[in-house]
Order: sequence, then C-alpha cells, then structure tokens
Amino acid sequence: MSNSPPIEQADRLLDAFITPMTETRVPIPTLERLAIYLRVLLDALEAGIQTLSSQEMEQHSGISAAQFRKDLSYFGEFGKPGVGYSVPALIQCIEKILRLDKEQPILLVGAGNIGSALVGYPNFQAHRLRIAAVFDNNFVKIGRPFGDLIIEDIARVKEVNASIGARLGIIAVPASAAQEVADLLVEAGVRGILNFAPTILRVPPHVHVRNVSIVQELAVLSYHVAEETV
Amino acid sequence: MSNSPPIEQADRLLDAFITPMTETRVPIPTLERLAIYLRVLLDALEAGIQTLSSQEMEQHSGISAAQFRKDLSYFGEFGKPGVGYSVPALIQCIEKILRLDKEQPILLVGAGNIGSALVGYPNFQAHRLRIAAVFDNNFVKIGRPFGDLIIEDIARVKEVNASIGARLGIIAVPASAAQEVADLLVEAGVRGILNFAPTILRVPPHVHVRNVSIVQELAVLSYHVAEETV
DNA sequence: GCGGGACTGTGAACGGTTTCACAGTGTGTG
DNA sequence: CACACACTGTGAAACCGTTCACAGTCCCGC
Ligand SMILES: NC(=O)c1ccc[n+]([C@@H]2O[C@H](COP(=O)([O-])OP(=O)(O)OC[C@H]3O[C@@H](n4cnc5c(N)ncnc54)[C@H](O)[C@@H]3O)[C@@H](O)[C@H]2O)c1
Ligand SMILES: NC(=O)c1ccc[n+]([C@@H]2O[C@H](COP(=O)([O-])OP(=O)(O)OC[C@H]3O[C@@H](n4cnc5c(N)ncnc54)[C@H](O)[C@@H]3O)[C@@H](O)[C@H]2O)c1
Repeated sequence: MSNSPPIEQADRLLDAFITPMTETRVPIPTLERLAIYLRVLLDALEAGIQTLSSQEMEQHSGISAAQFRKDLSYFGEFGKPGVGYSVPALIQCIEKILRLDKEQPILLVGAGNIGSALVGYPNFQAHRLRIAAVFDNNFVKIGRPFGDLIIEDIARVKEVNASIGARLGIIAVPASAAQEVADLLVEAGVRGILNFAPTILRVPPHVHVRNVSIVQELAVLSYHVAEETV
Repeated sequence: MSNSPPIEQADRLLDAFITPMTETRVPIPTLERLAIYLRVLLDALEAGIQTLSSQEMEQHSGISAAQFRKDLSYFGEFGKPGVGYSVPALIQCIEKILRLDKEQPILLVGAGNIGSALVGYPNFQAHRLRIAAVFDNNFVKIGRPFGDLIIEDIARVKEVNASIGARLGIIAVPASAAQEVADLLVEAGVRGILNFAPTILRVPPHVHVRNVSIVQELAVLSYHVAEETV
C-alpha cells in the first residue's frame, strides 16, 4: 500500500555516489588525534616547553602514551629515545602530515548563524586555515560584507574558486539546500566538505565528507545521562 | 598473571579525573548511528512512508542494512520479518532509547557566537532538546535577552539549575575558561557536557564529555584532500 | 669511555565493532 | 491451507584499532 518503488530506482542510480569506504592506510582515529596532539604541542610551545615525552603527552591529552607513539609511527620516527620529542620539531612534522604547514583556503557556503560564527573565528589562523570566500543564495545578502569578506553568489562558486583553488568547503546552509550546494562545491573542485546540515550528502568517491551534528552529539549524551540514573 | 606494575607517577590526583573509559554495554558508534536512523525515519514519516526495511534504511542513511539490524538488536526486536519496520513505532522506540521522548533541558554557557547560533536553532525542538537557560560571566551581557531567554550570571548556575534540573550542558566559552565552567556545571548537577572549546576537560568519572572540534575536522579533511593528489 | 636510566618504536596479543550468512518468522498468494 | 517469498535477528567470523611489553637507542654522569 505504502511502498515507494520510484524512490528505490532513483536511489539505486545514486548508490555508486554514496560516501565510500576510504581505503586508508592510516586509521582515521589517528588523524583525529594528531590534531589533538598538535593543540597540546602548541600550548606547550607557548609555555616555553622544549621537549615532551609520550608520558607527558598522556597527561595533557588524555590519550595513552602507547597510542601516541603508535600514531606517530605511521608517519616516521620523530622522538629521541631517552629524551622524548622536540616540541617545535614535532609541531612542524604534524603540521606537514596534516597539510597545515601551508595556508589552506576554504570556501564557506551559508552566511547565516553558523557561517557568522565561523567567519570570525580567530583560532583558524593558528592552523593556517583561512576562509577565503563566503557564498549565499540570498540576494539581500550577496554583496554585503561578512567578516573581512564580501558575500558572493553561490552560482559563481566555480568561477570564484578557479582563482582561489580551494580544496575544502564548509556547508552551513539549511538541510534542504545542502545536497545541491555539495554538488556545486564538488563541481568547483572541492574535495573535502565539512557539513553542518543534518543530511547525508552523496558525493563522488574522491570527495571526503565530515559531518558536524550537534543534535547527534546531544542525543548520545542524552542516552548517557539517563543511563546512569538507573 | 599480567598484573600491571604500580604506576607511581601516573597515580596523580588528576589522573582519577581524566575522562574515563565509559564502561558501556552498547557501543558508542551504535548510539551515534541511532541518531542518524532517527533523522531518516522522521524524514520518512514526513514523506508519508509507513514502513521501512533495513535495505531501504541503507539507501537513505548510507549505513549497511546488517549494521542497522545489529544496532537495533542491542535494544530489542522492532521489526517484522517479511515486512520491515513501522516508521512511527521505530521513531518512538529510538526516541525512548536516546531519552528524546521527554523534554530534555540543557544549560548553555557562553552567550557569544556559538551560543547565539545554538539558542535560535529551530531543529532542537523536533528532538525535544531545549536550551533552558543561558549563562555568561560578562556583566554587560548578563540580564540581556538572548533568544527567548535572559542571560544569567554563571555564578548562579547551581542555584538556577536547582529548579531546572538539567543534566546536559553546553560549553561555548573561550578555551581558557572552559575547565572552570565545566567544574561549575558538574557542581550544578550536569552529567553530560557538549564542549565547543578546544580543550581537554577533566571531569569526574560519572560525567560524559563530547567535543565538537571544527579545527580537528578540517585538519582531517586537509590530510585527505592532499593525500589524493599524489 | 662506560654503565645506568629514560624513553622510543613496534611486533604481537587483545578486545571491540562490523560484516557475514543463515535459521527463523510473518505475509501474501494461489 | 500450504508454499514461496521477503525480511528480521543473531551467532560466528573477519576485520580493525588499541594496548602491551620489550628490544633498541640515546643521553648523562662519572
Ligand atoms: N544554528 C545552529 O545552532 C545549528 C546547529 C546545528 C546544525 N545547524 C545546521 O547548520 C546549517 C546552517 O544553520 P544556520 O543556523 O547558520 O542557518 P541560517 O538559516 O542562519 O543560515 C543559512 C544560510 O544559508 C543560505 N542559503 C540557503 N540556501 C542556500 C543555497 N542554496 N545556497 C547558498 N546559500 C543558501 C541562507 O540564505 C542563509 O544565509 C543548517 O543546516 C542547520 O541545520 C545549525
Ligand atoms: N566561533 C566559531 O566558529 C568557533 C568554532 C569552533 C570552536 N569555537 C569555540 O567555541 C567557544 C566559543 O566560541 P565563540 O566564538 O562563541 O566565542 P565568543 O567569544 O563569541 O563567546 C564566548 C562567550 O563566553 C563568555 N565567557 C567567557 N568566560 C566565561 C566564563 N568564565 N563563564 C561564562 N561565560 C564566559 C564571554 O563573555 C562570551 O560571551 C570557544 O572556545 C571557541 O574556541 C568557536
């Protein structure tokens, strides 16, 4: 009675476009932790600490010393036995691994609440992440200043990115528009998308998507806080 | 047999306060996926779909049918062989599992950019998540309206939460203030914290923390977009 | 220059999650 | 009413990431 065969067909075509298993040699959790290590190291550098052992990293990051060493071992040998790791040197290494050693331009789509928070976020700078352009489809907003930038028409994203050459994009538009924006970003040459909209994006296999889902995070917490009542 | 030798140095006071291994019966990835299933189901409901098979869920969520069934099997039997799952019934079940069936009040700390985006976010409502109070420490902001709420003094958080009884809190303050705010939230009875600040929070074992780290997400993407150049 | 102590790097064991495959079950049909 | 079908639920296997434990290296003091 309430079957939906036409949807099924449409979905099948798109199936090859579903976010793929990225055949990775390096575990994704390792990459996530590298960013944490980097933060600790930058703090340590600021505090004037020159050398850090894996034990000390455990104290500061909450990640086990063995895990830290194993994570780094995917990329090479950075420490000195008996001493530890040179803070400045390791910062450089991790930045290089994560490609944060050179400025990484980013396209932001959606000049709303989230976009607004992001465009003025001072912490990006320390990681050489830079929002290089902002796009929207609202003609009232297009042309207006937004942070240091001028809001551009999303229709021009490919054109604009031809000169910027950004490989990263952020989607901060309503869920209903997210897929269409994703398609435009991919078309414009973006290969990595940070998606704030509550939707599963379908992208070609060479494009990576990471979702920021606040509702999901709260839902997991909601489960936990109740669980422990019992 | 393999009794671990005493870890003298690591047995610091702080250590007992590091975010612990949550001894969970249900895998955390399962909980995260439940929120995704819920979103798909709510969409399906809105589209008038009454029944969904695990195959169809795979189409819409990108999560394998087997994974979907296994995830649900941690909590009971919700489907009918030969038919699939009743959309409205399964929504109710997942809401109950995640404790999203009753209104869940949340304390928000930090009336800045992020706080501003969150306080007006309409999508919380569908999940019965409600920001019940907003706190800040800036005397210029305290007393001002913020969304539908009035910004309260963070010093009064325990007092205010005595009447609200929130178990969830969101930290949207600068990293330098995050730990101190976390301590106050815990003191006020919060057991689950969503942390936007780039810091590792130290909390007692019964408190759960989840971090939203945009820089970390971008760093992982940064690695991936470069990797595929080679 | 030698020995003791500190710490790294990593193969191997472990534990947890995902995938597989199929037995079991409700549904619809002839 | 019986059979074919579609789909679920789940033990078992495969896979993957984490933890363990130790051999190897380097520094420092003497
Ligand atoms: N606000 C929050 O706290 C919050 C929390 C979690 C998730 N999100 C999600 O993040 C996304 C953005 O949220 P927000 O609060 O910033 O929304 P918003 O409504 O404030 O801003 C959305 C912006 O996107 C623009 N837009 C719409 N369609 C577009 C299109 N096709 N192309 C380009 N621009 C387009 C709009 O003009 C608007 O400026 C939403 O998907 C939302 O669900 C928001
Ligand atoms: N803006 C972004 O895009 C972004 C992105 C990722 C992470 N973050 C992180 O989220 C957090 C908040 O960011 P934001 O942009 O909203 O910052 P913000 O500066 O706009 O707002 C912070 C608010 O916290 C208040 N505050 C400071 N100390 C406090 C205390 N001890 N108790 C209570 N309130 C206090 C301030 O008065 C201010 O209103 C920061 O840790 C930031 O690093 C922000």
